[in-house]
Amino acid sequence: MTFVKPDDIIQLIQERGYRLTTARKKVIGILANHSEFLGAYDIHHLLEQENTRIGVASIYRVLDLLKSLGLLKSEEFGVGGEKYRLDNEHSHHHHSHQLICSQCGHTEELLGECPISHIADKLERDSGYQIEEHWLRFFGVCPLCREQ
Amino acid sequence: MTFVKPDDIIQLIQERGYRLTTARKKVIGILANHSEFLGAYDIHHLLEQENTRIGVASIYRVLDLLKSLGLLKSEEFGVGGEKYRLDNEHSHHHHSHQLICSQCGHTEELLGECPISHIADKLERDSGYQIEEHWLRFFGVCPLCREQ
DNA sequence: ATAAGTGCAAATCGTTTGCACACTT
DNA sequence: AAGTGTGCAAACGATTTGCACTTAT
Repeated sequence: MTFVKPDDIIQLIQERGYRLTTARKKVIGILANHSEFLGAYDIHHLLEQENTRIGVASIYRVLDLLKSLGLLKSEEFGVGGEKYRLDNEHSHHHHSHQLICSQCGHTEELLGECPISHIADKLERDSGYQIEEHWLRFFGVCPLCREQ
Repeated sequence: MTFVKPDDIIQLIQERGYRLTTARKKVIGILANHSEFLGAYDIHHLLEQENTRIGVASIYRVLDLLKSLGLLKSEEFGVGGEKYRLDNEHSHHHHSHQLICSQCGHTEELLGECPISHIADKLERDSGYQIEEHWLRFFGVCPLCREQ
């Protein structure tokens, strides 16, 4: 369940000179125990269930801190705002490659060698952007949907 | 510059029994002249520059209509809300390549040779999917945001 | 002790909605 | 004439910010 150990994060926070507060410990605790993506209010509700009351504003601030430490992966899932998950893969350039059926929505992760990294390197030099991540998504009709 | 002819859209709108109003004509006009993705407020500002005042609410309503007619492609680029672009290419392997600043949300279309088409071809053979489209998106920090 | 961090409420941003009025058909 | 579509302002949900207060160092 736990991807990243709360203690490691807490240590990093202290090493960097940030204070170790209840809000930070609690939010990290929740994130460490959930492998799914959670929204700020999800975290807020989960904390309420533990009888801990941390203001949403502070939750956002903890999330920002973790993001700035590179410990958090966030995504937008269409509706309901941004969602967050701990992510210890410090490997700087994240990527996600998918093959998605445009009819039934079935999604496959494409594994194996990343065919984009050299393009990213060139782009980084050419554009002046510091590239952190890329997505490559193919949309098409899967064999099953093609039959019909 | 123009991907989809405004007249075709206008015709479709009338065929479907929707009324042909100034707001609809103007918004379609803007979209037809811009190949980039535009947000509702981008459209609003562009219209102001033409001395046309259409309420944002109406712009959203026109966008919803076009979306329901399948003429609009919309995407979320992390910051600044949803962005829209006309899109009539109902068939052939369509692609979109972008470089997006993860801080300010600035988006650039990457033009030139498609570096993915051969990957798509191979994937089509290997997977049995009939690939119609792909996106390649690079996220990073743009030179301006890096300065700060 | 002192600065960093918090809670709260107000502010903001993108988007939606209710309603009276305007315009296409 | 009838009813669709509009503008406006208020409502909304997610996120941010200002400020006085608390707490970790």
